[in-house]
Amino acid sequence: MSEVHGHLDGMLLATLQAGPLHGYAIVQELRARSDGAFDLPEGTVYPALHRLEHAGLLASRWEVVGGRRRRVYALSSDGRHASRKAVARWKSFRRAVDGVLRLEAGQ
Amino acid sequence: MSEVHGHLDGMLLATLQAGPLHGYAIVQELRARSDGAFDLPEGTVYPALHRLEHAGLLASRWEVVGGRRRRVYALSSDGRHASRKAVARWKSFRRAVDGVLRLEAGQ
DNA sequence: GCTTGACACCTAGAGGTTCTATGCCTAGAC
DNA sequence: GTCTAGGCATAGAACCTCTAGGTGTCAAGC
Repeated sequence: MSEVHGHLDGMLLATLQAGPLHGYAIVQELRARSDGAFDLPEGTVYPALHRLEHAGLLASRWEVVGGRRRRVYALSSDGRHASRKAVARWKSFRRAVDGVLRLEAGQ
Repeated sequence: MSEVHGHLDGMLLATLQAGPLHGYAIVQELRARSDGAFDLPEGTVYPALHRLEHAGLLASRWEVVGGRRRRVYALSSDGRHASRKAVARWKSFRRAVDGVLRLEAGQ
């Protein structure tokens, strides 16, 4: 069963709103921000980043730090817009599920 | 893109916690509880109900009302347990995504 | 009598997303 | 020398949801 349930793209965009990051750092940031809940395999994150870049929401450049190469991703202006929309979409999804489960906002 | 993002099973179980319902009524109840957000096609809901019954979480019986036949679903005791677990899983998922998106509980 | 819309069920298969599994490479510590 | 962490990548399986069709009843309007 999937762990991120179709919200990966939005979370990637939101994570990059704080500034550019390379893939491996994004994985760590997702783990940290989710308090360990999202410990995503690289095979999940890298293809998603490629997809988002291909869609024009991210731009990447190669960087070499300490002999290691990294691909650093940053939001494009379309990506910034998509990020805001993803947050709005999440809020409305959250409200809808909460409604079905008969939950109020704070549990 | 999918609308329910992997939370359909939990929502179906939660909906049936209020009492037995037939498939078509479940679709309407999901729409009502989500304030119109989840207007699910029958091709989504019926197979999911079959899956849950096959997994032993639901039990069904046929009913005829006004010349129309209905299949009425009810939670099994495993289903009640699964329903509680699904709600807990949703809460932790919600908290994790909120964390990644830098949202507090009330937006 | 016919048509339309709501009620009520069903399945096959396409499509998309995410995970598993695997491979390659560097740097630093032991 | 070997291990761990850092860093990237792809192929394919598995799973879920939707699209797109199909069947049939009943009540209301024309």
